Amino acid sequence: MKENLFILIGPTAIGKTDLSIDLAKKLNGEIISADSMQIYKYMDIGTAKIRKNEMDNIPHYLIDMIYPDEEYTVADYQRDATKLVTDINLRNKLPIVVGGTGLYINSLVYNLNFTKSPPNDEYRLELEKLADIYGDSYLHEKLAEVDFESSKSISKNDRKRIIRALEVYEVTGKTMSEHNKDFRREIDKYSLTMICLNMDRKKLYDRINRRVDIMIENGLIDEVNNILNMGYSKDLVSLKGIGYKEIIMYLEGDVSLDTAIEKIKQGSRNYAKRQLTWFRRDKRIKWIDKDDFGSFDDLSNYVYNYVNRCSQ
RNA sequence: GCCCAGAUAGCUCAGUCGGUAGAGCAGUAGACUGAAAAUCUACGUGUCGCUGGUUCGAUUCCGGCUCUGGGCA
Repeated sequence: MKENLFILIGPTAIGKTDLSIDLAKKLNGEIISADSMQIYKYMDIGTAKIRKNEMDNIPHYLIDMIYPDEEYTVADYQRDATKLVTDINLRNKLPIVVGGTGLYINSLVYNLNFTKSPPNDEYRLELEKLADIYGDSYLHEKLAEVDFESSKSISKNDRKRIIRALEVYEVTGKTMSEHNKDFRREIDKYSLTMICLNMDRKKLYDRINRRVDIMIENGLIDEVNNILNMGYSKDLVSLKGIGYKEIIMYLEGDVSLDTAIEKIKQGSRNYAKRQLTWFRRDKRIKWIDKDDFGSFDDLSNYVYNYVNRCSQ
């Protein structure tokens, strides 16, 4: 008997949260977040995190997991979310994964095995230094020597991926292209239903712009200020998130508030587009255009029926 | 009213010593292994403000006009 898993994804600001609560009630479900920024405590407004009183007693997991200066990787996510899916199934409830972080979703629906190739910070730092001195193309040539296959598919400007590929070889003794033979296989341990929400691009961008204005009204600036006052460094990965880095620039006097707000809107729009590119790749996903539905209830009922049909 | 500077892609601007033009951003598409809200790749036709003149040929040079800055009154 396969475990049930329902995944609801979509670009930022499309309205995943509202729908997920409604569906969780109808489907007797519990919600697992798939959002790389909502895992941080204190970062609430800027990540559009659901509030306790909006949860309607639906259990939520993988939100507010760690402090802004703690590390949390895909591998951690895969481990935690996989375990939750099993637990929820054992309680005869439906796990509903909701979020927009494509890599996190992939860690659940593909056979990605991270355990054999942990990161090596020292080696990374060493490679960073080499890249600073000799340029990214030097690292790329180095990669071509040990793993020609990967060097062909990774751009010579994509330092991050070049370093990761070299690291995999250094740590495991196997090239990344060898590892990749096991990767990207669709997982078959779940009875899986995946739905991606979408809508007219212009309308989506309007929604994003409006939501950023609301974040400001709701006190995003105070939120960022408070986090900095707690002593967290502005250089943390968490505070490089959209909405945070721009407000920090404003607080430091580098840009006007209007400029900061425009940058947040711009960054969010670009992000939404990248998310859609990511999701389009997985052919198992059922796409649902919100514009096709007259009301929220119509949409919710449609998705509810679709999920039920799939899990027959 | 006078003087000066500008008017070129959706935006900011570069450029053409006269042969109808190109960057960044935006936009669109794509990639994706322990940072992923990250990182990276590809895609550039637009009455070169309007109108006369010179010229084989003007977005480019000259004149006029319109508009926008800035200065002087």
